[in-house]
Amino acid sequence: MLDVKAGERRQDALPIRRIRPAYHQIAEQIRGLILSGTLQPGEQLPSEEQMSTRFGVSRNTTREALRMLTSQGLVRTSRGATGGTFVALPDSSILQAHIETGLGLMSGSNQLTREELFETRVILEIPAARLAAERRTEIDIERLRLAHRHVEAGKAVVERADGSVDFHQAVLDASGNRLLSMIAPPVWKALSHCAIERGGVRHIWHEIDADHAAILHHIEHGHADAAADAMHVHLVRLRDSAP
Amino acid sequence: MLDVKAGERRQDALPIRRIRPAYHQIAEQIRGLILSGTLQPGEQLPSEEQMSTRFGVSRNTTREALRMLTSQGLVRTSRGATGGTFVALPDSSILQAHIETGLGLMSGSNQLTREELFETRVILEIPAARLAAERRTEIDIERLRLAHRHVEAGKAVVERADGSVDFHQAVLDASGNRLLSMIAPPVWKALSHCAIERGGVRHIWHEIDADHAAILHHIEHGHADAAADAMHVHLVRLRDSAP
DNA sequence: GTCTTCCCAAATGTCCAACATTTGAACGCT
DNA sequence: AGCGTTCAAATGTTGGACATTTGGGAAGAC
Repeated sequence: MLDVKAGERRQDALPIRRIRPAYHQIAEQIRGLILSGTLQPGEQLPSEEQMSTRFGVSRNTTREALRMLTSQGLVRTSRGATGGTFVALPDSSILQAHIETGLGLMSGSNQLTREELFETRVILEIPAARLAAERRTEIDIERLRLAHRHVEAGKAVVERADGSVDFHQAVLDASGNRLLSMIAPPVWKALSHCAIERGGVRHIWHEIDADHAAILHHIEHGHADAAADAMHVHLVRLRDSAP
Repeated sequence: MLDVKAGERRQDALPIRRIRPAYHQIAEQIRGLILSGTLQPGEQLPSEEQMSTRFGVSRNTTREALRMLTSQGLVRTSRGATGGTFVALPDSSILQAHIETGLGLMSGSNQLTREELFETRVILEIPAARLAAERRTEIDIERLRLAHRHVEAGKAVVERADGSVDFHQAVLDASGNRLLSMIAPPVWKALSHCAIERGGVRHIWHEIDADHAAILHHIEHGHADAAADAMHVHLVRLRDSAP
């Protein structure tokens, strides 16, 4: 035991870093400049030619670094006379896409169970309903009504599913917490990938509509606790209807 | 106005997709294969030479596609005789890093306020404390005790801050929900970037220790509601102590 | 003067052919 | 069996060249 510890100590003591490819180091440098705010959103980076000269590498290497940054949503490139590489404006959809990918991967490899995903959904959406009841604006109410009617009117399974997503998204947005609005949808997506057999939901359409109506009603009238309870009932129903 | 709308309609109607670079298309294809499970984690992809031949592009273009995938954490490359490109094993730390980057960017550009971040922290950690009280194992308790003692013994600000993170992470892990354990830390990181002035915490060290002790006590004894309440009190104190 | 058209320059996208480097495995030697 | 050497396969890197996309500006028509 002690020998192992000594061995680890020695490795830790040696100040050698794993050699990283040039493109990786360059990407890290630029990434740091963007995250620290040295490079502001919208700002144009030097041309690939100029950057290559500055970093002392070939243009291909620079490009590989830029590809890493583009796929991280940190920069954006465009061609043509006014083209170039620009620091990207922060965009929630990119973050959502990354979360969605990650959750899909982890649930696919059983590092995340359906139960954990659903539990997190409950944890996020019940407070969201409560906050929505406290903060909703007239516009939020209108959007909730629209989404609710759209779900009710839906004939096909996919119509109702899409509408239901709209309704729940409207609740999140009405909560006034944009972070909640961003985190929850990827969890839904991961859950929808989990549940393969989706036929069993049809027979509770009526209950779902009634749940939505109750949630909408309580949010509209500012009944925070009641809205949270109604969302709780609704989510439990959804969970138990799709085993 | 109407002309503009007509113009938009026409653009939407034309079924033309924006031309995307070859490296982008290739990355998307491989990405799809990985997410769909056609390519299993750990599986080796063909060599860059072979892939380039199959896709009908040059090796540079293939490499740019692979750089996008590596930076997304989907593949991993290594050099040498047994080297090559492999489908990466899903890793929560990569997802956490992406979330952390995204939150940092959005809070830096005021698309996410400190209030929203802290509110989300409360929403995540209160149920986590409740679940921890219901599900904690002996190992969880031991870890919580250790972290609590470590915070108490800390002399420097950074010591106590690190220890406190350990304690809260231990609570999350004790909740048994790995998704919660993954989501919360990036929120902390973003918050710590938000709060510049951090000197005002020192004078409530005693209260913080007492809060931790209460949380630990309730989790240990399986008092779910009490644990949730104690966490609530603690988080409110933290929020109000760093304005 | 204004509009249209055409050309051009700057930037990214793509290709090619080579060389450098890394690294495990196979081989041969002791 | 143990150990060093050689080797081959794969990624990393280079330099140059050409293709393609674009907006802007010059030249011309009305």
